[in-house]
Amino acid sequence: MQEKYLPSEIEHTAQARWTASQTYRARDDSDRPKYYCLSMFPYPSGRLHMGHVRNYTIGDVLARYHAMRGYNVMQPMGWDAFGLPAENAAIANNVPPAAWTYANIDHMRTQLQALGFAIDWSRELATCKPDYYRWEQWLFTRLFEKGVIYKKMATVNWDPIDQTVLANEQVIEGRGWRSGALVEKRDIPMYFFRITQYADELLSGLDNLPGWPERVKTMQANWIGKSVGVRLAFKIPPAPPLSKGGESLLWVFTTRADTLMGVTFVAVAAEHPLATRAAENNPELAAFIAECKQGSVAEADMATMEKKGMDTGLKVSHPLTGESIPVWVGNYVLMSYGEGAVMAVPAHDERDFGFAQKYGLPIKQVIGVEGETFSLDAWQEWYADKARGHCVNSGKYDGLGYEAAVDAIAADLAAKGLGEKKTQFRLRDWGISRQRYWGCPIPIVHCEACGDVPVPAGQLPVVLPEDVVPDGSGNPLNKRADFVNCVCPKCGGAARRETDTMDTFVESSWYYARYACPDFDGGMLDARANKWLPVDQYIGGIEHAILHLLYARFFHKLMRDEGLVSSDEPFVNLLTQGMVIADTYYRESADGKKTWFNPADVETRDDVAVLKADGQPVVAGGTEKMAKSKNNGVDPQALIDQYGADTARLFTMFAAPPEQSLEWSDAGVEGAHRFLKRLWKLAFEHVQGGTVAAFAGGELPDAAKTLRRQLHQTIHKVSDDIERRKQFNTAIAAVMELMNALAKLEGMDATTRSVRQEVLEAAVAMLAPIVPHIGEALYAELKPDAAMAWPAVDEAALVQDEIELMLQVNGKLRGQIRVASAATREAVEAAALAGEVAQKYLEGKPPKKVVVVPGRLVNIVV
RNA sequence: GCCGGGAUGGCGGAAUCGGUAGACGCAGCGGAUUCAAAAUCCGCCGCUGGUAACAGUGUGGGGGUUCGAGUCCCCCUCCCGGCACCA
Repeated sequence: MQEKYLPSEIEHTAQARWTASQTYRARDDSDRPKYYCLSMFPYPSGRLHMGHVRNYTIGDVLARYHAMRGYNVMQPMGWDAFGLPAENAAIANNVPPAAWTYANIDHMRTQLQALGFAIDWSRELATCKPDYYRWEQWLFTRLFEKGVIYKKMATVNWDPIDQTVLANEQVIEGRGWRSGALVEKRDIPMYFFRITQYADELLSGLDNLPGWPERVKTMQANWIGKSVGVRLAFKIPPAPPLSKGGESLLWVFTTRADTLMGVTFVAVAAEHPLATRAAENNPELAAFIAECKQGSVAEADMATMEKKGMDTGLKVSHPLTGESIPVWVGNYVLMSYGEGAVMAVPAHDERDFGFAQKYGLPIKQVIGVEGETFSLDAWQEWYADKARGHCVNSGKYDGLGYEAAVDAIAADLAAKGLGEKKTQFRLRDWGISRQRYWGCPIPIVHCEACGDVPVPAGQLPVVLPEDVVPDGSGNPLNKRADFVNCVCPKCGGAARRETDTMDTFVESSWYYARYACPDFDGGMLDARANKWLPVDQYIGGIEHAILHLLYARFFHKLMRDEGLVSSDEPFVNLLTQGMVIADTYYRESADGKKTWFNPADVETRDDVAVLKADGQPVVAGGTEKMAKSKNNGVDPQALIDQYGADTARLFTMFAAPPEQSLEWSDAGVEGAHRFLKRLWKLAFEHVQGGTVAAFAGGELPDAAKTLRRQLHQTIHKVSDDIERRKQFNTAIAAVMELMNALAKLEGMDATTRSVRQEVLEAAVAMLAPIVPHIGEALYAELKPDAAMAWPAVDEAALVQDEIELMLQVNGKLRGQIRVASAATREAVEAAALAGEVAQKYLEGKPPKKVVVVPGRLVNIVV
């Protein structure tokens, strides 16, 4: 055995052996129980970052642990290969996104392999390959024909200078990131998945996911946002027909129909037909509407901007009282939400209250709470209190509580044909059209005669040309005659191919299923999908808690309803790893553009952060998720090069529990490496004396017996930490403690050496899922030619004759007592009261109360 | 703004079911080894007072429940994630 721990040598040897013997190939035909362990696939951005290392190490620990436990494990890997960054790189470097993406995949695959993950590489897939997206297009056409996909207008960010649609990320403080132009809202036709049709099932299905974190389920439930309210209409007085269908009704939705008698105005979106009509003869209003159309469509921007409005001069009549109500245009009302109009009750809605105060609109109290006095001066929380409030100033509804009032008002509205109760979801249909090149083409042909025609299955895939270099001004596919010009599949006439591509969330919504049968060319999925699905353990960043995970759950149900899978949910257990975060640093140029610097290139001199290259100060931008956009990613490659993959893996697992965010710091890596060297040395010294059979029973000296007890406690703890708690930092700490204790065990007699053998074998096996290379190398030295199995707990080794209990007086720690581990509650109490400490505090008086917590403590209340 | 999460020594973190706060590691300090250094090994290490035994105090801030609160409840502050076209 080598005396020195040489990571690169043992890592290369181990990896070569795994590749040669296809150790991690998942067997489709095995009769062992399956364990499908999946980590969210990476976007091939160029290089691995620490978040990847963390994510894939967590998955690998669980995969390897279950393999040691006898499961038939599948751990696949692939590439979420379409996306915006490839286009940005293309613009910057004049390379086609395809070439850039494939080069990144090759590099990152090499990096993943150097980390020694137990991945079945035979199942690798990339979403930008036609043999993958072909089936996505096929499903699209199926769903289009079923009406699950439909087309409607939707609002996007429009850059008037670059003449292109912008992603929310590309809008910086209301301006286009490249042009600096004020962004405008523009309505364009898009395809939508009718996800709202599945809203109820997506909500109720959360109850069948005990293996998901509560916080994720709560976030999804709130996102879906089921609420029961009332849809009601205000009458638009006779005039040219205005609203949809010429009904002359202005519809709104409210969850607070009980406040209907307090409506003092109605607010509509800038794009609403009523607003458009009112602006025809009102240049001031037209200017305001134009102003409302500026700015991004992001909800966070909408919610935080200053609420502005303008009177249209139009009036509608209240559905119950007939009272004349003014119509305003509000910049906070979105056309694409609900009806594009809201009723305003300033007295009982905080946003309406502020708006009414600002514009001097009437505020009419219609809800009261016992003992509270309404005042127009300032908003108070109770104004909106559904639980305590009851109707006032509301005529026949006075005195009714929330539910009774809503019921009564809904019934009266229904009688007039002006409203009904309605279940509403916050969730909106999923718009998937992207006016971008590097994505999966939407398989639709536009024919003058036949309309939108889905591409027939036999003509799929619609292949995306890979030799395109975008220039930042619109979708380059529009300029490709060979792509655009086509023949209508229905009538054979000349037609135009859709050039929009799909949201990349579509690819990542079903890849987990395709891993079961990546080579199947007869359809989207084959029977192997039901062998492997659902995924037993899914691991990924908490930032995906809502969108990706909700879309994947939705897709699973779509595939189920197509007969492709038989389960209802895709992921049985979910682990959401926390962010890897790091400091950010930037400099701002005169035109307000920020340049971000990597923390590795920044140092602190006299408490000032400066760039190493020029010694000039940089601005600290706070600690944020490692991201390309902030250039604060730490490159794990340097870590691997210097210390080896095992150290990188050990450190990321040891530094923080998986679900918490991990603040990066270079310190600490050294400690992880030191531990591996120490482990190697302990094994080396033992092996030098000749290997022996592990302890198999018999009498032991006290020190060895204590160590054996600690060993079996550790096996119990580590198994529980990995399998149930999924908290690896404490598992590692427990093995470190065990190794510290082992180093202190003296004696070279055969019995002691057999205990040492037992401890080393078990410790190496327990660490192997985390540090597989050194694990394999050491196990081969300790127990040549033996297969490594997960160690079993010897219950007999855990038995203790005497235990120590904490002694408290009035809840404060005052000492300890030793009692037989079998001692009864009475015996423990007696022993505690007899002790010196108790006598001192009791001063001869009897105790008020004695609390005995078995195995833990005794508390004497005096 | 809304939804979700977090805050514990100089630092990362531990305390799993309300029961010894600070495991394990980093940094630091002292010692051994060495010609010297690196590496390694041993020891100390929340704060205040005390030579010490020990006492007091301490888990972002304020209040509460309890024999006992880092953990439960109420209020607040700050930080992080998401907000539908970043992935």
